[in-house]
Amino acid sequence: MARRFRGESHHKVDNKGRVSIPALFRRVLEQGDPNYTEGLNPELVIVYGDHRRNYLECYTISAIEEVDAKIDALPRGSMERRMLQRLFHGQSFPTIVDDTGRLVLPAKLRRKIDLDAEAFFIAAGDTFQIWKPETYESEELAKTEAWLDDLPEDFDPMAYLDQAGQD
Amino acid sequence: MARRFRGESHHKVDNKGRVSIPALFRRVLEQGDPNYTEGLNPELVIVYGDHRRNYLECYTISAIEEVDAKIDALPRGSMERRMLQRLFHGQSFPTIVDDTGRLVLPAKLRRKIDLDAEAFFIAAGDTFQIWKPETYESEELAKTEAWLDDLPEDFDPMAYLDQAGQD
DNA sequence: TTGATTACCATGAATTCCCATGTAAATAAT
DNA sequence: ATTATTTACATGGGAATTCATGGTAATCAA
Repeated sequence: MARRFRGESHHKVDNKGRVSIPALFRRVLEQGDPNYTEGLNPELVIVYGDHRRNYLECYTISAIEEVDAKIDALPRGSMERRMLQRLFHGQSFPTIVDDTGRLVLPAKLRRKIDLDAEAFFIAAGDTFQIWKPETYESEELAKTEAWLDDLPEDFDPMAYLDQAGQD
Repeated sequence: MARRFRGESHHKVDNKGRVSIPALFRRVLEQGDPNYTEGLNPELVIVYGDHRRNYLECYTISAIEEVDAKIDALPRGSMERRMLQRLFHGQSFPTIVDDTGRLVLPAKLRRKIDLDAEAFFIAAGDTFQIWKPETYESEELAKTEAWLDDLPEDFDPMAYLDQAGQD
């Protein structure tokens, strides 16, 4: 497993769509790009998905190559393969970090997640996500709050950690 | 099982957020970092969690890798996985011990637990925690006091030792 | 030819790096 | 043992660097 993204933060988005990538995330992007060398800027792939997805998911080059390899392994002509190709090949946008550590999000992508002056970055596994802050709070946080409310009062979600592979 | 943290102590926090790590904890961090070698400085991950948590929990690299592996084993898209990813990947901060044995806590983390000039470190199994001393005293100690008060006068907490794995 | 995209330059704030010092703990020397 | 010497620790200060952000000029596309 390559180095993981970790952390979360808010960044300004200017009217050209420029937004700083959290510095720690940049380090991971650099390490995850086989073509990266000191002085250059790392590439990455932004997967935006269909209308149901309201955030952008960013992959390092090596992470997206792993995904591509898995897709290639699926039977040609299968529905699964076509669906994944549409998502990862069609509904995605390859780009590069600029000299000042920023990403330029084209208007199309910003509109898709209704992004305006501020973006929320959060690490998730071997990718990171970009959200409109309000969406993140109202949808993502609210969703898990509601879910937690259904659990016994004294239940510790950490218990799930030790459940892995047991059921 | 890797080496465990043991002990508790108080340390000054300067206005840059620098705070010495108890020397004994440093030894454990070193042993828990697969990339550590004599002369280098060990890495670690600070998990700060959501608003409900008022202390910082520090993981060695190998401890956090164990957690990551467990998260990876949970089904993609499950609520459990998302929650744990948010906590351990999003609400966390990867860092490194500096040359003088200190940690630099960014303003964001200090604000989160309302830390000012002094920090309280306490071992907790394979992690250690950083508290604002006042918080620790009023919340954590009070909590366990109250809990002990509910037990019979002559109850020996050691009894719990032999209970493990029986229920 | 005009709206959009890209390349360059600028700046304050935050963060990192490097060096310094007093003190306690460990070790060596007499 | 007792003192001298070294080493490890906790803490502080300033310089140098990185970050996040904004602006303007040059390029591009249709």
